[in-house]
Amino acid sequence: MYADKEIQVGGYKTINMSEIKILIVEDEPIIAKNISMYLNNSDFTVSGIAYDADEAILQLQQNTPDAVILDINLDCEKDGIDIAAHINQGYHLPFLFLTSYSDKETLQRAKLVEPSGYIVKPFNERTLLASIEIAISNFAQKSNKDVPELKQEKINKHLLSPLSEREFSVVQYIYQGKTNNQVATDMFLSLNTIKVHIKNAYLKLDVPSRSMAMVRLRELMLK
Amino acid sequence: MYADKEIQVGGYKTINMSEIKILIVEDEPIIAKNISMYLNNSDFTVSGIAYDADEAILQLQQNTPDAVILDINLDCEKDGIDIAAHINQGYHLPFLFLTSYSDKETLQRAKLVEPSGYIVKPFNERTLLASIEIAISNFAQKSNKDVPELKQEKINKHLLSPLSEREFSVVQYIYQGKTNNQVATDMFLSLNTIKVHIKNAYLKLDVPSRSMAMVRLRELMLK
DNA sequence: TTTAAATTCATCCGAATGGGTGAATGCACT
DNA sequence: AGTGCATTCACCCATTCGGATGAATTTAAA
Repeated sequence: MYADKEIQVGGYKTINMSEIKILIVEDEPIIAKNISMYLNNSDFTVSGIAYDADEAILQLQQNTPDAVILDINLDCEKDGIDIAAHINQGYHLPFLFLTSYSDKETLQRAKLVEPSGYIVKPFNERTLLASIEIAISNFAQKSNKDVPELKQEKINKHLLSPLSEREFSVVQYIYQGKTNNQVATDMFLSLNTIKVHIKNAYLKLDVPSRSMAMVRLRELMLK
Repeated sequence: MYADKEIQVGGYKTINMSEIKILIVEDEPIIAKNISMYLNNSDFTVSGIAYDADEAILQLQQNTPDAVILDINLDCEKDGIDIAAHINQGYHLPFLFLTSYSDKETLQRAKLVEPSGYIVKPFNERTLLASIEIAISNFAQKSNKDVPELKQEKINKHLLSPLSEREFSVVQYIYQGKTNNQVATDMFLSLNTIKVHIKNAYLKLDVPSRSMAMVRLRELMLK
């Protein structure tokens, strides 16, 4: 999603924030302008300002931003949390609440839509900007985690006997669904060798099969 | 992880915030006390205050909290971001940065450890409290999604030809690492029948093997 | 009622996998 | 020099898996 924006994810891509478009949903024009100014002074582009829910939904559709800043109270039938729910339903975007409301009920409702941030007015500029950056970065990383990477340290921490380098390498291929032959080819090793490593890895992982190994690895990576 | 804390996740559990323990890592005692007061006035418990990285690491180990507030600058060799990395490596906890530093380099480094929040001093109390609540809530929800239960609808949404009921059932067992024989036993069906369903499921999932099916399912559930 | 799809089961075959035994090499540590 | 460990490879065997073909039964829709 952010491929063309070249956001830093993991440290191997260049940053180019100037193309990151933010939609502001805020019914008070003065505050909206204020936020807008902060963003423009930084490396963001304001894709639009919506003063009510309908306008926000239209903007989302016609000029889809990369992130959204939402005021919760909007003086109309739908509020910011409703818009957030709409975003979650039809888009794949991070959003932050920037609002005066921090009462228990509102917060409770807000939690359900999983906002990337919640800033209570009066806010400070640097918190706003840092929060947006973090939100976008986390969101991008989350999207990239579709194929969660195995970490040797993390796996070994939970094993009685740790996987050796080779065993871990082989296990990574297995986690990607490769066959023994593919692993052998990719690692420039004999099929027999692969089988030995796999057998030993199963011992250490305490599993009887490839499938159970995949399940075990899934679990270990989440502990 | 939060089972006994009964945090609201999705609206089906009761709230009991008083047991949620927060670790504060902050080298300035006055600010630490200040944060501590805010938390205590709210529904949180301060599990400890660490004034440096070593103390933080010890606290994490001996009195593991449910969330951590981290100042980045700590006047010692390791800073808050290092502690965050340590948390990510060995624990499964949300943390927020609450710091004076918001320069580009610091923010860049902070992004890499995926903080649940980033608040720049001077901060406002309600933003702090709301941010922690949101962080913990999101983290709990995320944990629930990390072991994604297979949902037939979700899988089928991404397939040209949808899995039938039986095929989906079989696929669930496969995702759990079961062998064909185990599936047959569990479903009170012939091994031959299981094989037919699996073969057809592979066709629809467009994969050539059990392992690739597991990978595919992992991916589909995160889309 | 005919058609289509889903579900059930069988037999046969080749490929992939799991496991056992044995052995050679290199490397670090004592 | 000897010990242990990781790594490499070979051969053999039993089980599991993937796939092809064929067929009976049930269910849902046209």
